[in-house]
Amino acid sequence: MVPKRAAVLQVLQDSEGHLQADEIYKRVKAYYPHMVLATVYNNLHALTEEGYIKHVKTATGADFYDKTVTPHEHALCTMCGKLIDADLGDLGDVSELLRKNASVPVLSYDLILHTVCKDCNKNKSL
Amino acid sequence: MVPKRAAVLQVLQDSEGHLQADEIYKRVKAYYPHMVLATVYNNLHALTEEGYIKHVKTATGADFYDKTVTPHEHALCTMCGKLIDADLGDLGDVSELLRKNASVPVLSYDLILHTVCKDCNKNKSL
DNA sequence: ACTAATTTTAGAACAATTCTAAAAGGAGGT
DNA sequence: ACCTCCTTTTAGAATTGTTCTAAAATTAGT
Repeated sequence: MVPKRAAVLQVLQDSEGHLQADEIYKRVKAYYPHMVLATVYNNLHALTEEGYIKHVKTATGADFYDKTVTPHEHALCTMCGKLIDADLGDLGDVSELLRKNASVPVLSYDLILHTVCKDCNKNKSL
Repeated sequence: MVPKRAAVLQVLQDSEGHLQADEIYKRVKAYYPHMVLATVYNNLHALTEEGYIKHVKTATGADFYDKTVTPHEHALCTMCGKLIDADLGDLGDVSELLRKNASVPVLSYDLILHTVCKDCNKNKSL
């Protein structure tokens, strides 16, 4: 793996888990101060292709990159905009659930919950 | 209701059900040839606020406006890009289902299935 | 008709991502 | 070391759908 690609991956893996391209860009500059945003995008695409990370698109246009590639759901905090992992517990394999019940063939799906994260909930009263 | 707003609503109600802003713009020009795209957006926002129509955002950036405001799910055809209604049958009220099972409080959710619509499926072999 | 609020227009601005073409870098073979 | 090929990086422009702005026009209420 080429060093700048490794740095992009490293930044994401050292993070809380979900970052947007511009945040990755900011952080990766600690290692490569002259790196350009397009390079971050190039590498995010490459890493996604290669299966190292996952690209999570949201309807608000904020795209995140996820260090966890195993299937799981996400929630977007309506207050701070952070993307967090969400577990659907007893619902099990959502993909299978949708495939079995939908009136159309389901190739894949995009699901994003909207929530208020713990931190924002705590600070609500402030 | 002001006439241009009514025309925007009419175009959507006379349609297949889900249109993007630029398509509404094209069609509404039959009634008001000088109307400007910003006016279409203004009215789509107003009509959404007033509850006449529903704004459906997708992760691909293609935003649709839906003439049906009662809750239901959607699927995006990966071949032609059309948005179609999807029924989840036995799953019942998805909103309730998610609220009950999710590890985080669910204010709302965005769900879009990816499918191949009937027309595209038919034409696949061509 | 008068006034205030809303709507429309034209066109600029925006923001995140993608594209382009050229330069740089790296790996393998000789 | 040197070529050659392929990949990566850069800088900056382009794209795209949507939103913003300020001025003009329209509408509604009194």
